[in-house]
Amino acid sequence: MTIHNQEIADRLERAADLLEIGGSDAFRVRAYRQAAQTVSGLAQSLADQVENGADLNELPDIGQNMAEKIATIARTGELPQLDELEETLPAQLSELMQLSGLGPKRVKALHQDLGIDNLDDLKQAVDQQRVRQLEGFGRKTEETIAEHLARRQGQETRTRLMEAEEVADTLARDLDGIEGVQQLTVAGSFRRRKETVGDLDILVTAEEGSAVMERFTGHEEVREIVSQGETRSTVVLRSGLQVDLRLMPEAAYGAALHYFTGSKAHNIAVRRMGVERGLKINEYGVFRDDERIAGRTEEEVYASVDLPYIEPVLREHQGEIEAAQQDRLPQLIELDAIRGDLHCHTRASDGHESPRAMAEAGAERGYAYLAITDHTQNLTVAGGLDEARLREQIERIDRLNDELGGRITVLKSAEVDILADGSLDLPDSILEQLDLCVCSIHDKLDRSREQQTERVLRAMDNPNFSILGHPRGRLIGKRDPYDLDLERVLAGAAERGCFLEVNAQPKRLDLSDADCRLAKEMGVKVAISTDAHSSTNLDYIRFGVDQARRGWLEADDVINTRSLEALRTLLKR
DNA sequence: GCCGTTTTCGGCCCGACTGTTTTCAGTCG
Repeated sequence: MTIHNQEIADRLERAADLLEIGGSDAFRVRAYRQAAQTVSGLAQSLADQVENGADLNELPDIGQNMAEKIATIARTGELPQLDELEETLPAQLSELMQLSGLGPKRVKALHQDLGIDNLDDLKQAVDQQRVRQLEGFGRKTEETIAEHLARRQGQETRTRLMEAEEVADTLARDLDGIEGVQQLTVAGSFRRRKETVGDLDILVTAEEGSAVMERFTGHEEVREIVSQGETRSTVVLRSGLQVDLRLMPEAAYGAALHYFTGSKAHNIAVRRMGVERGLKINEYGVFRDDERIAGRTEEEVYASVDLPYIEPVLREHQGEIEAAQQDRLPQLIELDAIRGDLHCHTRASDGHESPRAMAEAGAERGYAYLAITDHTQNLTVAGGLDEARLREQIERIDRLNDELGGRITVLKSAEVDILADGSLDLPDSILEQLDLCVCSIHDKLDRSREQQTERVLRAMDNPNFSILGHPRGRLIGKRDPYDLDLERVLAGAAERGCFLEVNAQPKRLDLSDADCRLAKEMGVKVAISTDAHSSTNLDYIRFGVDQARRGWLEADDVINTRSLEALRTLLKR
């Protein structure tokens, strides 16, 4: 059985929790957490790497000891140190740590003094008002625990970026209108454009802050005020999304922006560099002794530790600091580099508009080309095209191109189903008349890793195969990716001259950021496409570009930054 | 547990807010 990276990360995280509850050295605990984060951010299978004798010690902040622990988990699924910990402390104490307001000290007290081993025990103790009797706890703390216990019932805590963006835009507009507000930025993982965000961090500079704070905590969307201070308040919106507002002096804007954009691991690394240079870096600036020497802009903060500016999308402590030091940060792809969209649907299958409407919308966005990729016959629920209907579609697009007079070129294409045996669901005789084929898996998602990988590789053997659509098949927060050996798929794509898609649908974002990085490392270019089902969906492209940027991709790594001629050349296999 | 232009030992990011306290510990980001 192959151990997945996430399973390795989970074990390290659990070990960190139990070590912390047991009162272990805080820096050792941090090392485990940092390792867990690094591991979960990798697209390559660590189990495979370990098998191939890779040196995990080369990963950032993973030393010899941690590398051995990871290798042990990867090989055996077990971590002896974790087993030992679980002999002295119940494993489920780790779950208590997830509860907001409960940290290691309180969990330890709950366990030692009240014999609480798990969430059920805790619920019972809260109901019997036994928690408030503990030293250091009180009525209020017990009530907070009760609330969080009630709320966590089946609730997914992370919000997809697009939904977060709607909320952020509304709040930002309302707060930005207040007199005296100078600058307002939504920072945090939102600014780093993570595919999901846990909360929103809004950073404001203003001459007079109290009006902003009042407007914020009194906003009609607010369900609950978690905390409220002069410079920082936290609320929960009716949607369940938590929002923090921080008020900062103008002169500290850059330092605050850096601080609140995170990631935490990135910040710690930067501050550590500050310490090495005798500097103290916090949200108010960069200080030597008590003198502020920088902080108005983020550039100043980075410059104080001899680094160039690092884009927010890269600040995940996944090697960006080392890259910056060595002057090899990527020139990240920009939205305006996109010359066309290579995946969209029309009324011919499950889209909502005509090919013409989609083409016009593409032209309005300045695109040189747009591929119409309606579903094919295997996907009956979407009204997939059979051979005859695809032939009609081809003729329709030929006529449409004549009518458009070169304002935009509509590419003849289809989103072709990859059948379980790896064959495509329309004959080559029709597929070879298309400009390109986006090929996707839509059924039999539960096949084994070996079967699914073979299925894709066999499909790529077909010379008409151009781009693997939504390669992982995941739906964020709803459906796990199907089991696929992405490294083998990428190697296969590299050999055969195929491409992988970065599907820009906010619910998909598939490839992921880590997958993009792996694709680049393995020399496979991607297409960033929206999978639009209506003309407005074409705007989703920005989510795809953000994901690609998080994956360190440059314009050259993305085929639809090419001119039509250059694209046609790339598509020839 | 990690790491090295001060170091192979001895450091390790830093401040705000809350609740339970009578000056601070715990938690969070």
